[in-house]
This record gives sequence, structure tokens and C-alpha cells, in this order.
Amino acid sequence: MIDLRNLHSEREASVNIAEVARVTGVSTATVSRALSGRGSVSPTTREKVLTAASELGYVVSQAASTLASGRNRNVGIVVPFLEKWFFVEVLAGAQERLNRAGYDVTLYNLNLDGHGDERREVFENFLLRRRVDAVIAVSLELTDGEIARLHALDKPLVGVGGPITGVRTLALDDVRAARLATEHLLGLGHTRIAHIGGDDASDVDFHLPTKRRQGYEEALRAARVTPDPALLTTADFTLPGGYQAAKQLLGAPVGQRPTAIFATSDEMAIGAILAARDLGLVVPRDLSVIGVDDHDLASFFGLTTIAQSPRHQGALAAESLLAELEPDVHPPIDTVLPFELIVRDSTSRPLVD
Amino acid sequence: MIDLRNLHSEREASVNIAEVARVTGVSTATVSRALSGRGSVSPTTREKVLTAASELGYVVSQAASTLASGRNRNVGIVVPFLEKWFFVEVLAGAQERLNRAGYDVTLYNLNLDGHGDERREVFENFLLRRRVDAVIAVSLELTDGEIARLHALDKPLVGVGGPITGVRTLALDDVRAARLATEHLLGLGHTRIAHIGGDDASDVDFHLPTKRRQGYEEALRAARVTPDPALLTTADFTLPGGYQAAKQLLGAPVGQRPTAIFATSDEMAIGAILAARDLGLVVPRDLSVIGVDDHDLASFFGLTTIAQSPRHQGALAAESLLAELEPDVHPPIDTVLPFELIVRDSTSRPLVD
DNA sequence: TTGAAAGCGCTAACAC
DNA sequence: GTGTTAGCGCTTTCAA
Repeated sequence: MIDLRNLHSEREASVNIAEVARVTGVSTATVSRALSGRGSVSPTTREKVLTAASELGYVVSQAASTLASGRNRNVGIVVPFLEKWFFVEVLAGAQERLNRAGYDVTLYNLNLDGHGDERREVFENFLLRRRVDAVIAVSLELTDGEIARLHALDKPLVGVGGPITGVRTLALDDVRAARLATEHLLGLGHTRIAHIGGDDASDVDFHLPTKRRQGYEEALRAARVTPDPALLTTADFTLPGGYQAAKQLLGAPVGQRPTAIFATSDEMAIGAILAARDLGLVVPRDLSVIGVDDHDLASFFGLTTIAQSPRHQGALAAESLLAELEPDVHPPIDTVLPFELIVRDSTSRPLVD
Repeated sequence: MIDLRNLHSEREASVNIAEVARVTGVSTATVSRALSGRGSVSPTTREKVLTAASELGYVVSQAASTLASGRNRNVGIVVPFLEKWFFVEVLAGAQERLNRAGYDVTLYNLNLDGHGDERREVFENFLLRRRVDAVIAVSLELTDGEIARLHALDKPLVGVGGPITGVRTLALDDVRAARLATEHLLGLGHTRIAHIGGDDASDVDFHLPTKRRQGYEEALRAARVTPDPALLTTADFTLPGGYQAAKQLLGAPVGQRPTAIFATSDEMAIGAILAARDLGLVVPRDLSVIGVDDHDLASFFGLTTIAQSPRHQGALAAESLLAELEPDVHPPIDTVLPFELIVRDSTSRPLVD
């Protein structure tokens, strides 16, 4: 096998700091300072270094830099699995902010969805290789052992999507968001309002199902409507799951049948809309439907929903970590996660009362 | 701020190889050999080292190991954006295989979907920090400059989802897959078969739209059916896009209206099914629909489709890279990407001919 | 503002 | 099979 390296005049990949120093006529220490911005360098020297580095195609060796400084410029993002709109959005939001700050993102996928279970492996090996400066845990309930391991690393850790004991977390106020959704329906005049919550298996999401049901019930009681257990169902957060649950609810005889459904995710809400159609019901005339998320497909289906921008949540998590890692980044001022009622075509006054 | 480190008896994160060597009573070289499996160590010594390392909670410092060996145990995966089922599936498949082999995965998102454009940044900075041992490029057409930069790094590179000039690539045989889809419809007796292809903006996907249209036309011609330009539309691979395109096609007067639609992605095919419903057409009685992907939602909508497991494609890409990086991993024997017709409820014989 | 030099923690020749 | 040792390429005191 021919060694291609000697055929190239440009051996960019292996230009090192000494080379830049030699060309510029300064020491490696000065090059390092000029390039990293840490320590003072005269404007002239800095300029010369920058030019030389760029001409030589010099890029710092991350490994050497890390070994010497202890900084990785890399953040680990841990997700329970990837096949969900919410996780991917959070990931994209965090990734974008981190990349912009010059940080790499290493993705750890626990694969809790049946494709495997890399949980132990990730916490006991991968994260401990000190390849990351900080960790973002998305919609995960960590065990005490896992938290201890991360603490031992002495790295900042922030959760998105639910409270981790003793860890700073960004999470929607699920109770209030659910109350808002329910109040929207109540305000339109509905009283037979069904709820499709999350099932037990969705506990990766921190009892989020429980909290949203709680918000739903609070809103009903505040409006002097007694929650009817027959109007409570659960599903797995997916569209087919919502479809099934809705079919069940809508199969009840008229009079007992709900005039509105509040589903705890947009995918389930869309399932409910499709179920209604298949039963010959017209949305919103015969049935109002509201979801939570503002999923990609929500507007296509005309779904009224509570928007919660997970992308923004990811960016916010990144921002707050960067504030700890970079001297010149300030912690985000507003750390309250916004949510917002978006009224589309799937909700209206009930036909009959 | 109190330094917590002294409060912990276990300073796991900072145990180094020298410590393990001291406890075991051997040299650091032997510890390194025992732990990495490179070079020979007596079974007894190995056992002792493993025990000590585990008891001390020793985990190798990736940076030091990389600096000394040149190996990162890390693979970069570059995606055009994340908001697409296909990309996420490929990512998940590759990630799982790589993690299993002890490799980390660093995700580079070019954000070509309007949320930004990190392309230059990624290729000119991130990838050149030599943090990765290899690169997987998903559905990307790389420029010569980009390829050159990666070549200069002297790292294995494999593409998934389309041919990159001069680079090994895993890609579906799009022409044949499209032909199979069209032949299914022809076989059922359809002749007025419309096609919803990908639009120009989808060129991130390597002229995949063109190839699939080609397969469609080949199949028609082979069956002595003249392709009708009026039956050709394009959309953006999304559900709403497919819906719009289908509405357009189905708006034609009976007789000119297609009896079947072949959409180049399942999401568009689902959009077509919904469009048909909204027009009062019954699928498959009045209209047959077939897609490509076997998307998560395909079975819910009863969609007949050409399955192309992107998860498997990701795993295969990972496997072939590992074969180059690890002495004991063999290149995958079968590198032909399988695709398969899955017949569900969205296709049947045409009502009239 | 700049340079010299001591590591950072590990791996891989090489010697035994 | 194991130990010695010279780096890997950078950052960061410390001195000038």
C-alpha cells in the first residue's frame, strides 16, 4: 500500500503548534495564547499567528489540548431513545447552541425502547472516560447511583423534561399547561371532557402523565365539573395509541360520549382526530380535540394545542451549561419554560349541551 | 464555594493508571496492556489488574489514550438535519453498533433545513480537530473541497443514502426499488399510475428523486404504458407536501384521474391517503397508494410500501468502519441493501379500467 | 508581552 | 511476559 501522505504537498492534518510557532517566529506558548484567547498577546503577534495558522491549515489537536488543560469542549447528551419528536427537538436545540459555542456534542442513546438497553454501559463506562465537560439528560429519571457517578466526575449536569433529584432541571409546568388546555375546552362550553393520558410505561417521562391529569382535574373542579373516571384513558404517546384510546371513548352511547378530548401529546390527539373521522364524527362540530406539544404535524391537522418548544428547551439547557463552562457566557435570565395555547380548527363550542 | 472533592472518599474520576499499577504491583505498561488487550499479559496478572482497576473505579482518560495512540474510539456522524425519520433511524442504527464496540458517537448536524447552516463550520473546524477516527455522512452530497479535507485527515469515510464521489457508500438501489413499487401497481391492473417525486430542494438526497422517477418510468415502459407527464408531481417528502400534490392529481376529471399513486416516501404517501379521504375517495377502492420507507406510521395507515430499514443501513455503515478500525471486526459480508415489498391495505385492483 | 520548561496520562518501542 | 522510557501535542506556570 502506497503511503499517500508523501504525495500530498499539504499535510494539513498533521501541522502542529510548533510548526505555527516556527513560521511565525514566536514560541508555542504564544501561539497557544493567541489562538485560545487566554492570556495576553500583542495585536500584531496575534495577527501574525492567526494568519500563519490559517495558511498552514492548523487545527488544534483536541486530545492534546484536553490532556493539558482538562477542558474537552464537548458536551454529552443522554436520551432514553431517539424515536420521538420531543427528544430529537431537544437534541437539535442543544446541539445548535453548543456547536455555535465551539463545542462538540456526543450523543448517548440508552435505547430504552426495546432496541436494547445500554443504560449501564453508558453510565459506567462511556460517561466516565472524561470525554465530556458537562452532561444534558433528556427526559430521564436517574438513579441515585447514576447521579453519584456523575457527581464524582464533578461535571455540570442539567436535566430537560423532568426533575432529577438534586439536579437543576428545565421542565414544563405540566400541571398548569394541562389546566390551560382543559380551561380552553371548558371556556368553549364543554363539560364532558375526556382525557387521554400517558400510560405507566411512559414513566421515563417523570410522572408527566400524572401531573397533566392533575392539571386536567384541577381545571374541571375549578369549573365545578366532577371528573368522570369513565372519561379517563391512557395510551403510549403515539398516534396509534391515541387512535385506540379515542375509539374506546367515542364508542360510548350519545349522552355519555365526550364532546371534547384533551390528549397529553399531539400525536395522540391526532390519533383521536382520525378515530373521530373513522366513526363518522366531524371535528370540531361533534368533537373538540386539544393536544400538547405543537408537533410538526399539528398545523396540518388543524390541531389546537399547547405549544412547548422543546427546541428552545434544549437551547436553554445548553446555555445554562455554557454559563458554567465559559467565562463570558452568562446564565440565561429567563429560565421559566414558556407554553402557549395555539387555537386551530380542532376545537369549537359543543353542538349540544 | 466549598471544594466538594475532599469530602468524598471516592475520587474515582481522578484515579490514574499509575495508581492501578502501584496497587497491582506491576508497571503502567502492563496495566495498559491488560486493559486494552493489546500485547500479551499473563492470565494471572491480567486478572489482578482488572480487579484492581474495577475496585479503584479506574476508567481510562480518553484524551491521554488518544494522544499517545492516535486512536479516538469515536466516530463522527454528519447529518443534513435531524427532523426526518430516515436520518434519525440511520443515526440510531449506527450509534447502537458503535457503542457496542466501545465507540462514542459525536453528532454533527449541518442544519440545512432552515434553522441555520453550520456546514462550513463543521467541515473546516469540528471535523478537523481529529476527535474522530472515522466519519459517516448521511444523505449528503459532499463537495470536492469537503472530501479533500476529510481525505487529508486520512480517516475512513462512508456515506449512507447516496453516492459520494470516490467514497464508499451504502445506498438503496433506488431505480429497482421504484420499479418494484410500480410493478406492484401494474400487476394489480393499474395503468393510470401517478408519481409523487421529490422536489429540487430535496437534492440533499442525491438525486434520489430522479432515480426513483426513472424506476417508475422504466416499469411503465416495460409494461407498455406510456408515462403521462400530467401524472408526475413533486413534493418535499413531507406529509403535508404529499397531501397537496395528491389533491392536485386527484382533482382531475374522472377518466384522467389516476387510479393509483406511487409516492417516493411514506410520509407523502400518507398525505395522499388523507387527501383521497378528504375528496371522498375510498382507498384502495378508488385509489391505490404505495410509498417507500416502511415508516413508523405506515402500518397504522395500512400503507403498502417498499421497506428499506435505514436502521440496518446505519448499522452496516458502522460495521464497515469498525472493520477498518478494529483488527478483530470483519467487514460485513452482505453489503447489498435489502428492500422489500410490504403489502398492506392501501393497494388493490382498480375499480374500473 | 513573551519564552522556557514542566507536565497532562497514556501507549508503544525496545530491552530484558 | 514485563519493565523502562520516550514521546504524543498542547497548556500553563514561572521568570524574564
